[in-house]
Amino acid sequence: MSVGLQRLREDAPAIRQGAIDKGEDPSIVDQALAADARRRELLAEGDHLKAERNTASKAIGESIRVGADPHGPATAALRARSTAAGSRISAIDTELATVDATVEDLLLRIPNPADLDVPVGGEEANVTIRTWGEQLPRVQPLSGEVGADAPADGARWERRPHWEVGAGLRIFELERGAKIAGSGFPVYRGLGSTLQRSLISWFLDVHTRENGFTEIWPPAVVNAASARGTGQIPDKEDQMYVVTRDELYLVPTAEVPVTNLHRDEIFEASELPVRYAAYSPCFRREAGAAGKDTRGILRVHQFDKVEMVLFERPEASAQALEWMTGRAEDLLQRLGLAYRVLLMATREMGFVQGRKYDIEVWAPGVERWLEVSSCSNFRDYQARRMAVRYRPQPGAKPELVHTLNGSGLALPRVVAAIIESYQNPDGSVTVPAVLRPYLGQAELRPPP
RNA sequence: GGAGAGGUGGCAGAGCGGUCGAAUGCGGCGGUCUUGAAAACCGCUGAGGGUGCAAGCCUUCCCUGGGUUCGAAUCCCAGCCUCUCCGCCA
Repeated sequence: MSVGLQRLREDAPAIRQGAIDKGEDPSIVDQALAADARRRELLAEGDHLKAERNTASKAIGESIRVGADPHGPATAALRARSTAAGSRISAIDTELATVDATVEDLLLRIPNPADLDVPVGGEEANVTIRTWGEQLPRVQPLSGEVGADAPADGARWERRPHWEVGAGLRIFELERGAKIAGSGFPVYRGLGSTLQRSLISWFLDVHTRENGFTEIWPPAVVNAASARGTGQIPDKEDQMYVVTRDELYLVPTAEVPVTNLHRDEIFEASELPVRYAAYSPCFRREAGAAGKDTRGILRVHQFDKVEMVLFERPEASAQALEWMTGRAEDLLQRLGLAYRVLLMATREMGFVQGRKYDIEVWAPGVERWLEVSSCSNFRDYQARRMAVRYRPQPGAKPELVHTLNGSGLALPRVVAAIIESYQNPDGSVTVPAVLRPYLGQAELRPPP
């Protein structure tokens, strides 16, 4: 924890500016500095008294060893000294405990400053880094190639939003999901369900067989320490479902359990990078988003996602972020879905990220870009909270690792984009070639 | 859920309430020897914090949190976790 304090002491102005850029309260930095100063005062005084108590107690032990009466007058003065120190120590320790808690609490409320080249601002400041693929139109000629001139008869067809196509195919049961759990808890039926499995399997297969990831199947709940480690607490606490009876949190992403796998551990440099790919269901309350994206499966309380998690050497983390983002893009390219990559501006990137790319896929039925992946470099911020370190050289002092993660990919919006991009005028949906072996079908057809 | 055992350094495994941060073994690092390697032998080898230019000094940590005591890895209480047996169960 105090490695964070060291940086705070040395680099307070930059951290204060980082908080301002992210739209957070910079005065927390000064409060933390002040609390830290008090903490060090108490620490110095307490250590001094403890040294005194230790020497007195040791002297008692020594005199007993040479024959003194443990409760006799020979040791009485020493005992008195030790007792006096002891009572002052407990007073100091009591205050220290509260100051420590204050410092820790304040530290948790200071955001990770963004990289220097990240644009400052909100959504309007995001930068589109690159785009890939053909942005399909919603309306196109009934015959002929996409983008071709309209045929003479003027016949056209319109792509429909995924919820309409899905209803026709009977692959979603959104109303029944609302009945049995609540709105935002979709049910997938038939090949819709198979499609979920297929995507999960294919994503994981690519990551493990081609990209060098180790597959992890994590718990769907975590304890408070884990939620704190990755920064869900206190920053995003109200976005999580909580099992109060057992003090457990339903995971909002596999990032939380998987990154916490190595909490309080020390890697050898030769072990890095560690690359994990993990499927998990994801639970999000979406508090504050009520009324937004209520149709279809664009914003739901439970969804499925394959997440990539990396532990890297600090000097390698920037390159690793580019690589990992590329792995997510590769999946979309092989699915044949158009997408764009955005470098997110400071107020768009959240508390713990140092740099974040969002990948948005084009959904022609709703005519929107949908976020299907978010790839971030947390630098040493999460590592500090979780005490994940590595030895740069064998036998060297441990230093904080860098952690990164990115979706690879989130299912529901990918499903929506597939359905809207691959739908045919007759209501069927062509299955992207890479998924056919998994799905056992070349197309999804409405039941007769 | 019931009964019992246990949680000590990277691992294994000791540790009468007082030089115990902790024996010993393994592992790791360095060295001697060797053409090289192995073996053998010698030495070193936990983490956090405070202070200091530094060497160093001080302090905390033997699952977690309380308590007893001049002094706790060692005693007491609570919790968590692991293992064994029984019950239940996908």
